Amino acid sequence: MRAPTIRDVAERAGVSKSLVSLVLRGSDQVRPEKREAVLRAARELGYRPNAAARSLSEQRTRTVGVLLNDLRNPWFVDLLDGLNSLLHTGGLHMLLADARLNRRAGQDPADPLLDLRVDGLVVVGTLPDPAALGAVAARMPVVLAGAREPVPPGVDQVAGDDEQGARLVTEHLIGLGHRRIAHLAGYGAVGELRRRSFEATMRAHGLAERAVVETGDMTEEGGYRATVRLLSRPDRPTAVFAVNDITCVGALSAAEELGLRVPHDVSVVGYDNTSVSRLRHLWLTTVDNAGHEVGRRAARFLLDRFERPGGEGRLHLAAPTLEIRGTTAPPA
Amino acid sequence: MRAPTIRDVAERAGVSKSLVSLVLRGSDQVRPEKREAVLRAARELGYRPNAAARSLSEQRTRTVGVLLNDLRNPWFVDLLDGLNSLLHTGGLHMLLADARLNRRAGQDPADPLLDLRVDGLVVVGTLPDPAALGAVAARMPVVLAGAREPVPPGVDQVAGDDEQGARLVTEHLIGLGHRRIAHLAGYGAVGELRRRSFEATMRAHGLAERAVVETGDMTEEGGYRATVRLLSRPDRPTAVFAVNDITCVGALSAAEELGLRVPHDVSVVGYDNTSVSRLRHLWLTTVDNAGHEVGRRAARFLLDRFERPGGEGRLHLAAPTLEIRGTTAPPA
DNA sequence: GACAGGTTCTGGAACGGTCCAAAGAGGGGC
DNA sequence: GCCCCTCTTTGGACCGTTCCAGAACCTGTC
Repeated sequence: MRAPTIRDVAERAGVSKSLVSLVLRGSDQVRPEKREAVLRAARELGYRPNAAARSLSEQRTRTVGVLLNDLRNPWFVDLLDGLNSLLHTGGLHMLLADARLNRRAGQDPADPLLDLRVDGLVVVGTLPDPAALGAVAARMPVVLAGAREPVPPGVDQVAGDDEQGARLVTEHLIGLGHRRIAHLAGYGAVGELRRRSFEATMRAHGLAERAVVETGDMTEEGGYRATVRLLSRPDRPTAVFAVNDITCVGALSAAEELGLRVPHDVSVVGYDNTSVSRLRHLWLTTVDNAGHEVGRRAARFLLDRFERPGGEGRLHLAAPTLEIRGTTAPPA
Repeated sequence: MRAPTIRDVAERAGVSKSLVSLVLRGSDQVRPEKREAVLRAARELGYRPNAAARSLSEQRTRTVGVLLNDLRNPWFVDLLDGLNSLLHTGGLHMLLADARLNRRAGQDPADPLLDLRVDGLVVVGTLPDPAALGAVAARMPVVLAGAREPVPPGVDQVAGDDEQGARLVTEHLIGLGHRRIAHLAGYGAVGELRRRSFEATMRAHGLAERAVVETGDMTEEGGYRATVRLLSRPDRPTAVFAVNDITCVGALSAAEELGLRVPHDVSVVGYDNTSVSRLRHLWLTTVDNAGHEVGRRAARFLLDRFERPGGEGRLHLAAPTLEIRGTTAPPA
């Protein structure tokens, strides 16, 4: 019971395999009755083209690899969604690989993707080995999505605009009347950008010396500890802007434990609009990173490069939006 | 700058392509110095075998498709982790497809995987079209992981033991001294199993008529509303066992809003041990579904079937464990 | 009826591997 | 020196497509 091949279809339809190939690829140089016969035969046999054979012959796989660094990171999903929607209309498949899973198994996480000869690569989140990426980029289009890092030449980059996001948050808090505002900073390029923008915005409003920055490790625990320190100060801030939602949840716990009511006594804001922030129990004010738009744009860049290879690496920053929920209010 | 082929390696090493193939597939029928020469040539050229060509020739892809129904469902990740670890040692790759993403784009979500001629299929979570699955199962090994549904013949099934999990929770609560216990039920096969087991355990402890069941929709909102109803009753339960963590978070909000302290006034328990349950702010007592073990077992089943095709579909239930955290205590 | 020019169709050579039958090399026994 | 046997190595068929050059078939013109 082998799967039917293009030859089986040809035989059944009484034509050559070349004609079948022509029909299936939508050529208009075929007489309608032959086309019908071929399509009917294909349908009756349940024919599915063999992707391996096609890839071998066409020298491309119509598949792009997506390298995630951790499937647990929930905001990737929106990005994948956007990515997929556009790739699909381009007739391309997505092949997911989790770098964390593969790294544990040894080897470069991109290896399986490269062995399968993907036509392009989307690296989501922090990139693995920058040197290795450069070598890959020389062979195929590569887009870095959802991260801000120095990239090898010729690599496109798409991410949320962290500076704008941090500005939105800070101005929201200032607009509510807060003056003494703290930032729970993170690390990495993203953490840096958010912190800088927070500081710049405070400065722009003449609040430079009311700004406080505590550095955490982007975990709930870190957010908790940093907030305990912050809120125990004599001149405690009336608002806390956390580098991400999870840190913000830590801040929330800390405030609660110190007997402060959110948002009455202290406002807190997260970043990323994760599902956690949408729990009505927490209902965090946060920033939506426009993951879907980031994904779409990454796909766009990739499709562009398939058509016109080469050229400089481009950078696109998607505009984030502020999600005002229940953890921010004017100071008491 | 084409990628080097096996012929390039052969030429550089001064041997035939057959010998290169032999060496690369680890044959021991090769003189050591030739082996060395081949490996050196391959290394120098940066040769990577072309997966498409190999698949075509071998008539197998060394790839198994994993069909998820929603990447957002966090407990899949542990399962994938377990799956991947075992598949990897078998020299197999994992190809992820999100049914939700693909369904939106039209067509059967498994189509892309079938076109790529995966050697086997793991369906994670609720299965798509059961009829279609039967047709697939006739052609390749199929395992359903993490769901309890009637499956076509010859399909293996692996899942957490929901009956045991629900029993663990119920006995934990009874052991703490609770008597009037409510269950926030869900739907589907899993919801059914958990509810039935809750009822059976209550009955086994002579508490049949102290058991209350409210049916929700497995969302936070549903959990919230059902809990408000429950806790407003004159004979309100002292413990609530929710069908999943997210429902449990809704229950937590409801209790808090009604001025009841958890776990002092009311204990609540979730199910799934999701990352949400581990937030120290919530710190839910819950059930760990042994996702990693489920994944490993699914891989085991698949590998078995590659070696010995055919035979009855098997069922394996992984033993869940109770994660006792901060939301359960003896009744006041 | 031959011919030109267009439209349809076909055979066969890729693509890059695997695998098998058979050739070649080397060694031992007579 | 020849034969036989084992261990290595090789050529070539094959996997299922695409694609190109050219064959076959029309249709209309002179």
